[in-house]
Amino acid sequence: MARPPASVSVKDVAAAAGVSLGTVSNVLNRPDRVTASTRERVERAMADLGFVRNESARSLRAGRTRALAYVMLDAGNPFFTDVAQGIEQAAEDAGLSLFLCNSQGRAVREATHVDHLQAQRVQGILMTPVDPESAALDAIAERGTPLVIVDRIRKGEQFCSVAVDDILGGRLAVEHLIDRGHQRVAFVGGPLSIGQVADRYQGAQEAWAAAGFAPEDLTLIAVESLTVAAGRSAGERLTGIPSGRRPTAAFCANDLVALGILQQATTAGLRVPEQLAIVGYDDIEFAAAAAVPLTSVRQPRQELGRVASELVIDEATNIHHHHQQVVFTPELVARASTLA
Amino acid sequence: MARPPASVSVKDVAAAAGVSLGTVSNVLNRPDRVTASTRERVERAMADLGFVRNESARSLRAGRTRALAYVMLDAGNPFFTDVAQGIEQAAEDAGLSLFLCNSQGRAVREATHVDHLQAQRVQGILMTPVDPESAALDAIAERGTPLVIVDRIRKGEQFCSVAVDDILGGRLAVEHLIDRGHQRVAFVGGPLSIGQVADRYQGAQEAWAAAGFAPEDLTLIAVESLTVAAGRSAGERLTGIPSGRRPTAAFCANDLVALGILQQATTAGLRVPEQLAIVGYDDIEFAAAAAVPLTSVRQPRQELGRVASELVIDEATNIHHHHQQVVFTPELVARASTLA
DNA sequence: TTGTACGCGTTATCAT
DNA sequence: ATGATAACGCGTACAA
Repeated sequence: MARPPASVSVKDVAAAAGVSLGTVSNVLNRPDRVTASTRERVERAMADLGFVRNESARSLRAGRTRALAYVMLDAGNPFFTDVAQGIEQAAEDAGLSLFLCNSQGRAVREATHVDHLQAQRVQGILMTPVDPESAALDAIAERGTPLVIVDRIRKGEQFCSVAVDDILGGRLAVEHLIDRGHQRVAFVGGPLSIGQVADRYQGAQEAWAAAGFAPEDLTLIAVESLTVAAGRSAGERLTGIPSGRRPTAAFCANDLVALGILQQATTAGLRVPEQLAIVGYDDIEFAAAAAVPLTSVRQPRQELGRVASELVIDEATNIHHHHQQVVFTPELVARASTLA
Repeated sequence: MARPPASVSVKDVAAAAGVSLGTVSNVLNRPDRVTASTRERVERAMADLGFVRNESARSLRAGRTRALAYVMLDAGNPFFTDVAQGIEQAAEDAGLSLFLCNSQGRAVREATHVDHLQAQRVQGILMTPVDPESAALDAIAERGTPLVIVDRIRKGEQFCSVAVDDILGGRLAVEHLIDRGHQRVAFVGGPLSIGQVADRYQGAQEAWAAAGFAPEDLTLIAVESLTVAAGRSAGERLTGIPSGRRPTAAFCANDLVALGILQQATTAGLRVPEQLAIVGYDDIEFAAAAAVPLTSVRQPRQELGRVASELVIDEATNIHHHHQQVVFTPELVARASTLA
């Protein structure tokens, strides 16, 4: 008992205001049931004593907290912080607190966070999972905690999910490059085990085939992770190709990779977009801010978060809730990195 | 009562295991006081029933939660997410949950978050405040919640704080530029009402004067905020200066501004660093990833977070705690944007 | 309109 | 070693 912060309770307020405990509670929860004069007196007392409601007690009584949680995959990726912002806004609008957690792409951290959140009895969990197919997700839902998958797809319909049509996104990117006259294109991304990446690649292939080009002219340059460093290394491989055979454009699985490529290309003395056009994915703020502003496929990030929040809240409060898979449409934003 | 998730309590576990409630509690909190056989039986029951401790009840009983909170100034700025990561790590090591909140630079949001956090009875609050001088901060401390200021300085010693020596940082940056032979330098930053910015500017001036240069050759280019967009607009002003009088180097108050300048300079056809050298501040990941890798002043971001956490925890648990102002030393990281 | 009594899940004290 | 019981702060049904 290092420091008893003398936390003042409704009881103290009641005493100070000279009313009963129940009256204080009424002032708090059904202000109409109490006379203006007493209410005023009680409110004075609360202010004087610095009364702060104890959420733990409220939650215990209510059986659930007034909080949501978002377990994000990578707080270092601006895409996810933007999604988080959308969630935060929606939570605030609903009068809910928001726990923000960061799994950092590690399943163990993700699990730890989930454990904490279940112990907290949060109303619902939003999550961009490390592995959308993990059985751990089912375990969460089975324990009764509403769960919404954000920016990932899970086969089946055990959960709500919000995602973006990545096949379409891939198509948009490659169609744009074809429009700009490119006849040799590289897809830079990986690992293909990530659904997003595979989908974007598939969309790219579809557009490529639809335009009647030969499959071998759409090169795959694999990266191990979607980071700037990985992009840089992919850039080395790309710029190492003799200019006669080198793709004239690179479509990257995300903006971080694209920035890495851009940096490496610049270092290698390639002019962007004249000698190498680049398309990214996500349209993070830094995409527009790059030395050569990046053409990118924009996803409605905040919207993603907003809708996801609405879905959890619905699942948490509406008995007739049924799971939905919401799919948003991406949009190509053309900038200097593809416009000569 | 939409959905009673039949939350299983210690009572249920006790019944299922055929022991008393207190025994279950002992298994949870003092496993040594209970026979191996009974313990095993209880643990079985817990697993079978899917028992999850209720944090609300624990906190109510304990009078405080087992959580910390960090109210960050801008989740979109990688600098702060890195600080947050340090905090997160420290919290995890201490077995504490972490509430991550984002004030988005708005005092109202900050206040709302603080209200929630006090209601949650978090053990302590870490915060990069919108306004370090605000009286609201004192109010928090007076209510008994340990508070540590992160990356800001507050006059007086009512709180612990961790920050970085920004005057030194400014000095390092400008000394580096002087070493590289620059004789006309611009300081790009603002508003000067922000302590950091003023300090970095002051350090720059000190180094400049110490080298015997005329004050008027250290131009101030003011920006309204430390964002890429503001940097871009500052870049326009800078590149607009006739080359004879134009500074040959820009020292920017943070990396976002530097990236904006870099982009604008590139667009205007200036070669970096030959025609314009650029130094940023913070050394965010994107600084190294820029088209021309950015020289920057690095702050020990994660360390900042780690130490800040240790300070709150100490304040929350150690009766003999006394406030400290920890100041870290920044470090210049030289990259291509200043190295011809 | 106001006051009283009980229960939420957990933990710690005390008695067995 | 184990079991019974009170208390934490709040919300609410019910009694006055």
